[in-house]
Amino acid sequence: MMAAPQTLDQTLLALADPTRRAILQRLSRGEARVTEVAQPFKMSLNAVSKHILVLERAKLVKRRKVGREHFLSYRAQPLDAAAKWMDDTRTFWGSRLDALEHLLREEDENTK
Amino acid sequence: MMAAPQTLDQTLLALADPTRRAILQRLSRGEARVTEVAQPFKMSLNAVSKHILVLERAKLVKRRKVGREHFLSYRAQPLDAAAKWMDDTRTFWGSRLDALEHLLREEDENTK
DNA sequence: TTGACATTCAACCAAAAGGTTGAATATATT
DNA sequence: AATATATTCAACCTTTTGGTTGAATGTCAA
Repeated sequence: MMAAPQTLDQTLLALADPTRRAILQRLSRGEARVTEVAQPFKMSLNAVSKHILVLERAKLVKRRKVGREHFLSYRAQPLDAAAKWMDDTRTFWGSRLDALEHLLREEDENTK
Repeated sequence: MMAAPQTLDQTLLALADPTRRAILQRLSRGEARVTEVAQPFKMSLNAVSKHILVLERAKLVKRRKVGREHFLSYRAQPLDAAAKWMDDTRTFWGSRLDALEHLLREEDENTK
């Protein structure tokens, strides 16, 4: 099943920010609380909190509340979907170009 | 070699817009002029021209000028790099989770 | 209960994004 | 030379984004 384009939008938009990608990297090493996630950044806790909200809306992050602490974890599904979209687009190209064209393109790509 | 994070930013930002993704889809079927690319959209030619500039800055589109006509073509490299970043992030997870955890996560993912 | 802690909410601000229209530039056509 | 075509540039507007600070909320700990 193909992801709704709106979802893809949200995913890519969420990923198009280095802070948010860094947050995901952090979470890819395991669950963490909001404060822990925010710690390495120079910006305010509030700013990070907002970034987390964006990631949450995009379903890239899931929140589990325990008392006053919110534990955040990485969710793979949207990234999988985005990767699939990319693969599809790229695969299309691969099958469209004939061998010579493809070779020339690589050539060009490498000497840039 | 790893892409500069700035480049990844540009790539993902460029992709995080349905109009621009549609433009790329169009170009994945072959070269086209600016006017041709703009034709299906409801927005003004100028708006599309701006989108193309964004794609060009992200090196997702290359421009070849012939007289007054500008021929646009799709470039695969940045998408490749973005896909690689995603794969890397995802692969990390894949190798980190043990089989049971992984299974439970999938389970959870599917019943949401 | 008083106070510290974890987190969000709300209001605000500057900068960027995405669109518009109108003018400019360069090339083709007659 | 005059006009039409292809495209960008420039100015403008509105909405969104990414950040700030200060207050509110809810929970733990003394």
